[in-house]
Amino acid sequence: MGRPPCCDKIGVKKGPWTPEEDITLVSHIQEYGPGNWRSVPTNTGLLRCSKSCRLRWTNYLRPGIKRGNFTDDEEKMIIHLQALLGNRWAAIASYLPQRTDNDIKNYWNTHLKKKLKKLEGHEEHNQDEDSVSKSISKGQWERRLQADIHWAKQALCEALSHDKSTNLPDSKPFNGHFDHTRPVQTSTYASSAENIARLLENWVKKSPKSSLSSSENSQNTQNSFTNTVRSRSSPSGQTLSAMTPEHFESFDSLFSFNSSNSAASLSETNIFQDEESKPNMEGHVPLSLLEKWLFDDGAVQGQEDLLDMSLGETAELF
DNA sequence: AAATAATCCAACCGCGTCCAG
DNA sequence: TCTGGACGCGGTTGGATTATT
Repeated sequence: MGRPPCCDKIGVKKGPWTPEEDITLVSHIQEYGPGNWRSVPTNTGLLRCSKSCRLRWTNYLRPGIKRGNFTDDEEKMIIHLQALLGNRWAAIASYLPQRTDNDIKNYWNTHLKKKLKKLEGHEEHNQDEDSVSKSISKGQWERRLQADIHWAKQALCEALSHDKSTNLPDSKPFNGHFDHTRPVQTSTYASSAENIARLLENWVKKSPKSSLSSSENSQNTQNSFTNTVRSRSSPSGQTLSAMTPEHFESFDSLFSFNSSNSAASLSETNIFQDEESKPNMEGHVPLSLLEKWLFDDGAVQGQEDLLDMSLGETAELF
């Protein structure tokens, strides 16, 4: 008995997502939260399979995603983690909370592989005592990183078992890696709106009829997006007639936040905060550095600290 | 300016794992 | 313990874009 397809292949749309579909999906998730993907296409009327919806959300629309422009530190971290963990992109992504596994995988395949190949080729010519000492220090940082990871896991396990009633969303026992599909950092719907705004911006830019000036402030731009979306059909020829007033309402609300201060938009209490955002830390034991790194919005600083601790020795590679 | 090659990356596919019943 | 549904993961594809000839 074969495995049934995840969705009925007939009438299922494939290929790039349109802004309308994104808005529909985000509106639905805003209301019901992420998860139960099976029901998403039925409930939203999207002609997409559940997998496609989940993927779109995790890799593109999810709040808190940083795209493109990998920093040197991130690059180093990916390289080291890849050496340590292999092609376990989800595990690697769990140490870079703002990046998706897909993004990291793509970046590895398109940039880092080549870069490393070059470096290896270069180093083959310069194999001397120096390379011996480098390999030693590489072993050291690997051990340190492993120790760090082990320590972080332990700390998190303890934190989780210490107070099961303190409302970590989904207080499952720690299973060895951090679930990046449930971002632990503070997330807001606004961040998701930023993703959509960005997406719409690209969409509008691509449109020959667009007359948006780049000097317009973001609020105006956002309003323009709203109006643009409202007033015309998409490039794919689809109209927005299928969009309900509720969609537009939530779409409007997407842009009503102050994008320069997403922290302030926390007041915009919503489903994400219940489902997948940073847990209420009141009453928790003080967080250690790594726990902070794992939980905090300010993950970047933590990453830098960790990098300082673990990866410093190999910085000269770059 | 046109043709071709190279590169990028969003999305798909199929398999593995988890978990409720 | 078994089974099947749902979800997650890693590999791969293919269309779009950019660079080169």
